[in-house]
Amino acid sequence: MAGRRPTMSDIARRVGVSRVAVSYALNGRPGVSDEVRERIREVAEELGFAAHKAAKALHGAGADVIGLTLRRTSAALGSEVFRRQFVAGLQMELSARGFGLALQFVEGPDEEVAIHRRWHAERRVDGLILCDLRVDDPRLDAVRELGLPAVVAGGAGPLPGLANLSTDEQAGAGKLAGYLAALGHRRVVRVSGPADMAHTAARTAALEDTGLLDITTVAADYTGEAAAQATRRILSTKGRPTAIIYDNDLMALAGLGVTAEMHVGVPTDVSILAWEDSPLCQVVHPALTVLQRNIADYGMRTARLLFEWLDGEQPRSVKAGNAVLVVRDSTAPPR
Amino acid sequence: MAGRRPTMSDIARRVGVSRVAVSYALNGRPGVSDEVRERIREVAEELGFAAHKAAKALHGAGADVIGLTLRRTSAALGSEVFRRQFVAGLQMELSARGFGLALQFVEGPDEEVAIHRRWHAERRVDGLILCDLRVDDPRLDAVRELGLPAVVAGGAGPLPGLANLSTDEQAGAGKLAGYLAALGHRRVVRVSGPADMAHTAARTAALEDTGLLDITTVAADYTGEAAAQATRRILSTKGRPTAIIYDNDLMALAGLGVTAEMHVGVPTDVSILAWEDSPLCQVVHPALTVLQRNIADYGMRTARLLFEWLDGEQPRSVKAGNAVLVVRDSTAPPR
DNA sequence: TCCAGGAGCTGAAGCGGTTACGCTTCCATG
DNA sequence: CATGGAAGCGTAACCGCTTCAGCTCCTGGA
Repeated sequence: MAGRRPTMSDIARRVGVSRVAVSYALNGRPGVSDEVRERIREVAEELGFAAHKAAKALHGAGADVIGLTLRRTSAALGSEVFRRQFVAGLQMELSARGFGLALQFVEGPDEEVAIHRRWHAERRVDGLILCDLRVDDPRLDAVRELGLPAVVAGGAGPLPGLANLSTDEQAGAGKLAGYLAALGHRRVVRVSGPADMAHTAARTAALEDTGLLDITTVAADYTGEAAAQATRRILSTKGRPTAIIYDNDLMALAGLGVTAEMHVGVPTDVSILAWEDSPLCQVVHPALTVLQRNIADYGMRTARLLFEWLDGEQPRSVKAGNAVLVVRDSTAPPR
Repeated sequence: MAGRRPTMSDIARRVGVSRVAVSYALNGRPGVSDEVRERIREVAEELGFAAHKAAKALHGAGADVIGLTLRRTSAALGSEVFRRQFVAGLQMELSARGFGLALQFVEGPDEEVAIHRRWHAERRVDGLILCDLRVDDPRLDAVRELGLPAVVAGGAGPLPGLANLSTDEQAGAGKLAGYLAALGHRRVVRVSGPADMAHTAARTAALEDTGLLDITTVAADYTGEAAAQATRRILSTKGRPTAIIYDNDLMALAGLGVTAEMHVGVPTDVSILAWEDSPLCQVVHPALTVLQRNIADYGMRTARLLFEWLDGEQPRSVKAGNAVLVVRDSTAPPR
């Protein structure tokens, strides 16, 4: 069915030169006169020619693909908005360079490492993006061992031998805590993501470091369900907090649902904040005060870090700190 | 940095046979004795060998990759939950067969077609998944012309020359309309997705065909913002409806936000339904009545249709109709 | 006028696999 | 005991492209 696709030989025959001339011409290398080059380009265009990726790859050309593995866990449902925008940002950079993205969902870290290994062995990818860093993540050593360029999106600090785009959680925590403290809040509970995620730990530490609030952290798992349960408990305690910070938008929205269910006024009885924005945070009632960052930009910067490395530079560790506090209707001074 | 990866020649040398024997052994073909085969397997394992994809692809082996292009449009934000689960389902089937997924975000249909063309020319993919079908979608003819196996996820009916997994919108519309009619509703407004999407049109027709309700359709674009505006208008009219159906979860949630903002009781003053479920629909207050379907399964079936085709069978058109009405707290008889 | 040198091109080799085919062995069969 | 055929292996060719080492002109400086 699929008509045979043209090869360089076809072009060579049509133009009346050797395959080599075609190769040189199409790759913009010297060794062909301008007129022949032009002629070859025309014919290539006319035939809809595109070089067979595999044949190029045989000469160490690289697959022009970068790999991304994402966990399928239910908890990951909570970071959909982040993921989508992150991947979209990645994509923009990748496609600008003609790179493809190989995406695979995995169950756990072992499977993830196995996939990386296979991708590498089969030369399917030129580099990797690592997301959702855990504390003591086994993937780091595995990927170092493979020697495959990889950039870690997230995490707390420089990672030797890898590129890294970490988030400036101190800055974010400062804005959040500063704002709440200025409003007069003191007793605050934070419903966090899984405790074993690197940036959960980083946020906890960053919040404590501000010293502005009396913060208790309750670990959830990014799902609405867990956040709802946690919120019910929090709102039922005697000395309940005057504000709750949720580590992502989904949990904050679930928490807001619980306040409605329990007839707790927002922001009159309790203030609610989300440590990540999403379109939904604006359309619920009351609209949520959030710490917003440019996620697509985050993805783009991640891709650029990888390209730098592929282009021969040393892997770098960079900090992204563009989060901004967007005050909406879910926060107010405590009673 | 990346240590040279072993080739078949390396194995052959170690074992003391020819490269061909290695090829036969590793591919499970006859022509090698069991002991030699075993020995080769051992060495391959020991060396961490995996055949170079590109080299195989040179022999028409196929890239073992299928391509998926998704629109980046803001409206698409509304189908995140669907997309994620769909892609996850796809993935499960793909990885079970050792296939990779090439994902690319695009701006519009032209870019999409261009990417398909390039992927095909470079032999990067063995097949395509087409999502978000429009009425008179230009991608259909383009992909037919390429002769690249493609399955369309969504759409209204059989598409000659392509595989297709369509949704049984009649069944869904029947359940939705039947339930509302049974409750005693008559005047209903539906806030739909973009009018030029094939399944929006299919739903509109399906709802009308039931003849059970007096339905008005207001086209939005899947975003919360548009849905909120539409809802404000709907709730402000004199003879306002007793129920509103939203074409996806995000719009329904936005609509719910507006009812809170306008102090319209749900479900006392108006019933709200979402034509797609998501975790959030359960955690908001009141929890939303939805038409739920197994999206991951939908993705899996899509992949299977493609594999059937790749395996030499004729492309098929199948209808998926497993939607189930989940009644929660946002619906009640009209006053 | 001669020859060095570069521009413009080609042939051959090779990337890492696969496939077609041909050559030994060895065993069962008549 | 001759013979046919399958099992088991190797050789050669090839997939589509790149790269290297020539080869042939043509130009221009001494």
